[in-house]
Amino acid sequence: MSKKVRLRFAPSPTGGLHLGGVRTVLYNYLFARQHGGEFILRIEDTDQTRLVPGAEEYIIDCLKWCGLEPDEGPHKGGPFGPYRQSERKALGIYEKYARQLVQAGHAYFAFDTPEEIEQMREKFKTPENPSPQYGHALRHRMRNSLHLPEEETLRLLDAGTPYTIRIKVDPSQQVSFTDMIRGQVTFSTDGIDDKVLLKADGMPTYHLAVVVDDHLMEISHAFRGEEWLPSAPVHILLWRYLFGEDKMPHWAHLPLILRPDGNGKLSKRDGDRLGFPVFAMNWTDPKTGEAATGFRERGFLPEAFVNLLAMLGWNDGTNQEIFTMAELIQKFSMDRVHKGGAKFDFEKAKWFNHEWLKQLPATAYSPLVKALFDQQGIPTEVPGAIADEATAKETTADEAADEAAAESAAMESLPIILPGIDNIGIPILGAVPILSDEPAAPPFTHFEKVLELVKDRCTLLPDFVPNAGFFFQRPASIDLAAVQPKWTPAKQLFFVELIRQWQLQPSWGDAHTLEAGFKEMAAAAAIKPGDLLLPLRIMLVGGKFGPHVFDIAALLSRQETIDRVRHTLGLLSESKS
RNA sequence: GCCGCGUUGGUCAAUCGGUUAAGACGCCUCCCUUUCACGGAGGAAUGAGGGGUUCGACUCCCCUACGCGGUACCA
Repeated sequence: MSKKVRLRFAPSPTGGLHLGGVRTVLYNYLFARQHGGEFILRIEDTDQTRLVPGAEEYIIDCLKWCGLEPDEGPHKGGPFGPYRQSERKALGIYEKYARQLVQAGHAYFAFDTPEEIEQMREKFKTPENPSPQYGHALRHRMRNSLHLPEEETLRLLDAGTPYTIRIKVDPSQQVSFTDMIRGQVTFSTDGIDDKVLLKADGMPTYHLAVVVDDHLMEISHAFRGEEWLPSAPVHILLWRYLFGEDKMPHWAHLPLILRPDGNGKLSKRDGDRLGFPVFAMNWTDPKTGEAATGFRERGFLPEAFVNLLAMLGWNDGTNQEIFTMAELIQKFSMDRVHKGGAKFDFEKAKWFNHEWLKQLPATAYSPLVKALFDQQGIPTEVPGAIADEATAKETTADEAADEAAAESAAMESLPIILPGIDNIGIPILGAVPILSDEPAAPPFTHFEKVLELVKDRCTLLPDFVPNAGFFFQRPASIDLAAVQPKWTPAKQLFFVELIRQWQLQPSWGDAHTLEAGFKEMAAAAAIKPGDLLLPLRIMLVGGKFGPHVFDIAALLSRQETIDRVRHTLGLLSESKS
């Protein structure tokens, strides 16, 4: 009788959490939140043979990463626990209802062994009916309490003969319900078999468990994948016999997520074959040792992952494609969910991440990028910054030092970043709304300023390594071939003079100042700035890529910039002779 | 085989009987940029087929085709 909106996600802990699974969670979650309801995690571990250790924790971790945290669940508890069906079975919950059904004549004991059932299928198989069902047409030929003499049933039961309890489905009836996405769906009971409700090991099958638990947990809406549609009539019958059809939750069967090429449900295999993740997070099967990469490890932001999943089968009717979780909660609606499945497009998925990377301030993901850098052994502090900012006086002394020494000294002298010096270059970052009504964003660290500068050209998190790595580590190789052909003594001289100028100026300027000074000098030397810009870029980053060259120099620090120019100048004169 | 669900460009998709059938991704061209991106402007590309209903169908109905899902003591 509860009017409270309550939804559940009910996975079985058998492996990695699939894209489609996360989307099912998402739609459940959005609907629950939008209606001020609750979202429940229930673990359907009724098949003991398929249990995979660690899978439950993994699922919970995935939900957490996605920001789709349940209000109740095995890890959190709640007033409707336990939330694991194996534990509920131990309480005798399912058996009670199964027996109630037998009492009422809606179910019966079946003593057939799996082998006997197999024989039956073999025996009655015809080209027209390749898989005969255990149902109204055939059950009279089987060993069950419907057709065995009562004393024989009692004897078997008494002797402890293994049995299952099956639902008795009467033929020639119409069963229909209203699906929130598809409208009215009708089935005839003729094609429905007598599904097993309680297995020989005492565990319920999904069919019994889902109905009983949805009732006991007062679930108001049940969203699940389309693959469940064919078993809906069994569930409806169970509701009718057990709790009343009018108490049934509102159902919705979500369209499938299809593989990008050809047709069919997206599987982990497709991901491996086509080179993209299918699971939310890394998953290694403890039995086979088989590993699969997840969206998280591939470098997706959870915001982007959720966003792209939301759009795979739903839209708000406008052209908006980028949604925050708050917007999704506000705007999501089941009547705009599609009926048809959607092919997964990894290119579009990457686009979503790119958009999020660009729109979010680097502070939102800099720890993730830093972890990536740490992993690669790339420092995340700027070489030479302290020496440079401290004073300009020692610059000439440094000239004597050879490259290697200068480099390692610079690295070592920088154990920490001084917060004070980080605010200096901020005007470059036009994208940051420094003046707004919102509480002031914390100032960017030097590392974050670098990320802000390069994020436009990063699609996935690991892209920051090649795009920002050179700020902290000298280029492993210098593309000399790009400058050598047009290299002249005049240019050599220019750069020598440039270094001198830089050393002389009282402080290291921002990008604009540096550019102005550079152009002035170029004019004085009568060289087109364009002929000098590329060489400077190569000197600083090693190749023909990266943000504006003076933005790089400004963030690189004076000392490091000079060292890099000098280093390449050396290489150039070496190879000249 | 049977049952159910589905079908608008290569992909995601808008349209809820009347539009030159939006928009996005990807692709191509150009502009911006003394690199690479970002950004901007264009371009190619779509209603599975056949019948109806209607003054008028992408839209409603039927048939066919195709695809998918199910047809387990798996979920």
